[in-house]
Amino acid sequence: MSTRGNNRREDRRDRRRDELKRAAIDVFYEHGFHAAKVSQIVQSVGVAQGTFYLYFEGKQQLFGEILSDFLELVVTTVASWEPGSIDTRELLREELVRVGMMLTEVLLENQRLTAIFFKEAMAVAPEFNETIRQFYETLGAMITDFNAILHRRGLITNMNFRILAFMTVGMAERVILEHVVYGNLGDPPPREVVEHLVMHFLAGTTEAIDNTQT
Amino acid sequence: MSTRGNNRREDRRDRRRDELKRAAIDVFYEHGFHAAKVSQIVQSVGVAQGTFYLYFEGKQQLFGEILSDFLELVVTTVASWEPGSIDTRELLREELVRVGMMLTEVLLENQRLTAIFFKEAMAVAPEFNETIRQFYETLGAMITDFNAILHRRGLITNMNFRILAFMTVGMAERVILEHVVYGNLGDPPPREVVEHLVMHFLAGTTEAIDNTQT
Amino acid sequence: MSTRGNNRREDRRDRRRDELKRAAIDVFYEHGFHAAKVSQIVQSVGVAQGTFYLYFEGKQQLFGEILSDFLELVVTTVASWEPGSIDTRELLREELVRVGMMLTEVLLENQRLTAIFFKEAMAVAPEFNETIRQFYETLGAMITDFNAILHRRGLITNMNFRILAFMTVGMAERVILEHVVYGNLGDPPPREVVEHLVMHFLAGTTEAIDNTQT
Amino acid sequence: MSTRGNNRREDRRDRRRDELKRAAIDVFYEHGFHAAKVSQIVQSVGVAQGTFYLYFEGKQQLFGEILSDFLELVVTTVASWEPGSIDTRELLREELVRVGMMLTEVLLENQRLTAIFFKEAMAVAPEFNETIRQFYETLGAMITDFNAILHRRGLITNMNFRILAFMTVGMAERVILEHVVYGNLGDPPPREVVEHLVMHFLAGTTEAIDNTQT
DNA sequence: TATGAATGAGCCTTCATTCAT
DNA sequence: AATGAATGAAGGCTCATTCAT
Repeated sequence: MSTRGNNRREDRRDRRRDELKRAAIDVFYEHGFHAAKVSQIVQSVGVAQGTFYLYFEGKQQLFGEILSDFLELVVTTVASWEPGSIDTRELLREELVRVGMMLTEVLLENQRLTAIFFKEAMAVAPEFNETIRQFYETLGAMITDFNAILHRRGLITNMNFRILAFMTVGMAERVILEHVVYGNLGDPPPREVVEHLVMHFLAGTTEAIDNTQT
Repeated sequence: MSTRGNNRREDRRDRRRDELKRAAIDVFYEHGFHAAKVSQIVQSVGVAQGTFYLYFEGKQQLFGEILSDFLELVVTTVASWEPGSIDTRELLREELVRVGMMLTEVLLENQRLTAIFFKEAMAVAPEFNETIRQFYETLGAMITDFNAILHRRGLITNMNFRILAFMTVGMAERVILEHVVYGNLGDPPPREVVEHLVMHFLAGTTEAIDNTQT
Repeated sequence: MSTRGNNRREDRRDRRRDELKRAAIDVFYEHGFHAAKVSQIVQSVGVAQGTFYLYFEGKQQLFGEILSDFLELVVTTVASWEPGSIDTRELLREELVRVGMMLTEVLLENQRLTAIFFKEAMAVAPEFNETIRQFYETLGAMITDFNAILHRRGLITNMNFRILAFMTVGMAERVILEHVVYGNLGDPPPREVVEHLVMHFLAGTTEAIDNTQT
Repeated sequence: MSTRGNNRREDRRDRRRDELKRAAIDVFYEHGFHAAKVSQIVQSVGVAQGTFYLYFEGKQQLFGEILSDFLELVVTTVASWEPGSIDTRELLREELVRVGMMLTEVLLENQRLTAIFFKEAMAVAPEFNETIRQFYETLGAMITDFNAILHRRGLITNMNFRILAFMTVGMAERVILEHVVYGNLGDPPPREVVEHLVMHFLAGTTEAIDNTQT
């Protein structure tokens, strides 16, 4: 059946594409986007220079794709969070840890991708800056909304939820960078790291802090 | 007097150097390091291409200098903090706000520099990655120590101080990025932003949190 | 019958060849030889890239064939002229108009081919220059001979018949280019254009001109 | 005086530019635009590859400049014609010969330029096609107007002056091509060639032809 | 016959850096 | 100290052609 043949061909095509993309991630990771050469990528896969351009429009377009892959990874994971039925701080804590662990695991599995995102993405080309800004904006807005919901349910205290959102984002990303990308936090199991983050988030949002403010 | 003559000459030299460096910051800020051209820098100062090399070894070396300037700015400011006499949480809070405000002001005054640091620095060349890693390591270690001291004084609860340190760093830098670089936090006065950060830090480190954990 | 089968196969083969050649003419016409891509040609026929090379040795060889087709077209048409029985200027005029009309019609029917010849042919490859030079040389020599014959019959006056031949060629080809290729001569019917050409040729070759010269 | 220094520098700059342009003409002439390599051009001048780009934006822009040079050469020469005081056919003849000789001389002096124009110009890039079409349109319109004027003065008979104009252009350019570019007209002195052209033009435009038309 | 993925040579162009003046 | 013309290495990308299936 020709369909089968086509499927086979498609499969082969996809496999080659992935191979090249993975090689590119390695090269970008090792040398950075600007120092990365297409010749290095194809060489490490063992195909000719021209083959690269059968699968990607060019070096920059490929980077864009890699970036998108990463962002989708993160968004998909984070969006799996559902504040729906959460109505106690204990449930909230559990849920935050669950999502935090998922994210940590996903990023650990894609360590190079994560590193490229944090180190290179803003410095490749203006158009990607825009993409990334939008990503952070979306993330920030999403978390801001979550915070507002949690507040309405009496789970967190009142504060500037947008600032809170970006504090949370920053907290998480620096810890991710040090832990996932550089392995620079000693060797606590990931769960301990995530629990610290969640604890800190929760503690920083209890009513108790109102006393401190006065 | 020859000394005076030399001084004059030195002054002129320094002034030109600064002029070029400032122009470079603008160009790096606008186009990013890799897209920035030496020709743009010299053009905006109005000197010839060759003149650039009388003052700097090259584009990358200049970037290194700019990076150092920024790091020194931050280190100097942060290092002005002295946990010495702090013995109550209220004093701690005040002191943290003071330092936070200083840092915020310094970075606001050097907004372009700050932007370049966060967006470009990791993607220029491997050697700068090293510099920056060391900077973060130093910063992390310093804050870890501070945290330990504060704990010993009964001002904060027991936890993994290193994770706490990087959480704090991340919290601060993301908020700085959004606030100082992108003006993306609405327009709360800087003080409000800083106070939120400090509040959150303090709340996240009180004994009270132990209850939540149980 | 195997003969029949072979014929069928031959037919199919020829049909496909022609299809490709026609597509090539369109692409050469639209983009010019150098900007024309083999991929565009095969795509417009709906066959695979490799198929192209089953029918032609390559892009340049195909161009050569197209060029030959055009030259043959012209030569065949022009060669249909027979000064044989012409013995009055009126007959000469009629015959010239007849041939001119035939040529005009043939070129109008092959407008793209004509355009490609005039615009591209000399700039494809040195070997084609040679072909074209020979074509013009043949054409020039032929017309020179015709002129000599006409002169011997007292139909045209004495002059440098070779210069006259190329004047005639040039007159015709520029008018063809403007009329056939660019439609740039307003919309006189082709016959008017041809009659102008013939008139001019004849007038420029009567004895009468001797008076003017004096 | 700095002015002098600048002049010197300008001179040197212009000289180098011309050197490169002349080399380019040779290379374009010899290999055609598409086969011509920038490396060949710079090599023949003895400068580095990059130097080329100090003087020209690129290979194609340079071609555009060469083309403009040629067109200007022709236009300037042709435009030197002034039908102003011409009121007899003899004067007309003399004036046409004069302009024809000027053009011939100019083109002979720029033989390679002329060859490039006729062989390559239409096949380099679409934008140049436009330029050239406009050139011919201008030329055609100019000559059409001249013809109308000459007719009003009773110097030439009535006919389609636009067709006549393009016939004249074609006559001239083919003869130029054969004579100037290929030296293919035997070795009559240029004057003889020009006089043939003029004679033919004049004869083809006398009242006498009206008889032929009837 | 047909396919289309793979090839790989080759060229234009950029731009940091140098150096003679 | 300043100039700016010259350098030349380096790499992304194209596309006609091949060949295993």
